[in-house]
Amino acid sequence: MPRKSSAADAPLRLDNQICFAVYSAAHAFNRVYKPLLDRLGLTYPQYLVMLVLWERDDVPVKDIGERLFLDSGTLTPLLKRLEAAHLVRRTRSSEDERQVLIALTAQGHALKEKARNVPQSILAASDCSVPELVAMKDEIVALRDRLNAVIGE
Amino acid sequence: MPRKSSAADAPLRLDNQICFAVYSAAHAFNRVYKPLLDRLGLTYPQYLVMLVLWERDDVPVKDIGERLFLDSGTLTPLLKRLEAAHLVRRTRSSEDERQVLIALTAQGHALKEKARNVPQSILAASDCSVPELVAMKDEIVALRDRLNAVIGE
DNA sequence: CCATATTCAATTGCGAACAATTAAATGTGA
DNA sequence: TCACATTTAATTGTTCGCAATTGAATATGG
Repeated sequence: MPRKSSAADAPLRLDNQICFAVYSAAHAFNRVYKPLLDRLGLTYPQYLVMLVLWERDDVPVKDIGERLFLDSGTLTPLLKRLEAAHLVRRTRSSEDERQVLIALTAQGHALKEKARNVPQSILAASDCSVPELVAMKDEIVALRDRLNAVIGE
Repeated sequence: MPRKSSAADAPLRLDNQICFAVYSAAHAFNRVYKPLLDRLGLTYPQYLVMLVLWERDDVPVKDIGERLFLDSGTLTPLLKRLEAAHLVRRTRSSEDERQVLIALTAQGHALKEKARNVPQSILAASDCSVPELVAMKDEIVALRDRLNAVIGE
């Protein structure tokens, strides 16, 4: 016979999981970004890398990884695709031959101007006031940082 | 010469992006879940599918997809892996031969008991009160739903 | 100075995620 | 009834994401 819904099951119910809220919201953002980023020829993770580089380029892969919480297994092929698209250049550091420095090309710099309208499109899609979004962002970042603190033990 | 940091760049700064907060929080959750789910032999997306099935099984792939915002391109191979792990059975519906119904095996049902301690481990890692987490979850779900509403135009 | 450890990127292999297409089953309108 | 559209999974191909390993460069201790 069918097991009836019990209060003991509440912690396992999908709709009670904050992780699923976050997981599904991330995918929803991805889907909203898709058509906007298609016009720039970027995927969402590539866009994040470009955001980092637009703030400061000529940085080692490791710095990008620490900023985005990604490792070389993700970044190396991604950066090779950005290089193939002529948006970045990858060169071994002369001071430390282990490092690969990532620099923007002229095209990479220029793409920043085409990207300027993206944030406001996202803001419109989120249908939310800026102060509310900032407050949510700060809460989510604080949660993320507490989770990441647990991982390092 | 180096372009100096300008107020006009604020919308493009990584730390101002709520999407990145959500994106990086999702990855942080994944990393916290990893060791817990390894003990169950599940990945995080597989765990989400099991959560759905523990609520109600014998459901078509499409229902699982609507619940999790995933399509058959993701679910078909994932469900085949759960089938290979003897956690679910996949059978064509006799009423509608287009549908594949997903049912839990005895092992699949039994795994629910082993999963009961997972939510409290996550709660501990989040280092946050339940009411605060519930409030955040509701805000994030509301944001996700507004974003998804835009996608359907 | 040398053996050892550490750092860094690249590589390999697996599991998502999704767009686009395919194929089969079912539904609908003339 | 029959042509046509819709629904549903499966498939293919590309891109992440990460664990684990490799190999080269650099740092460190004795």
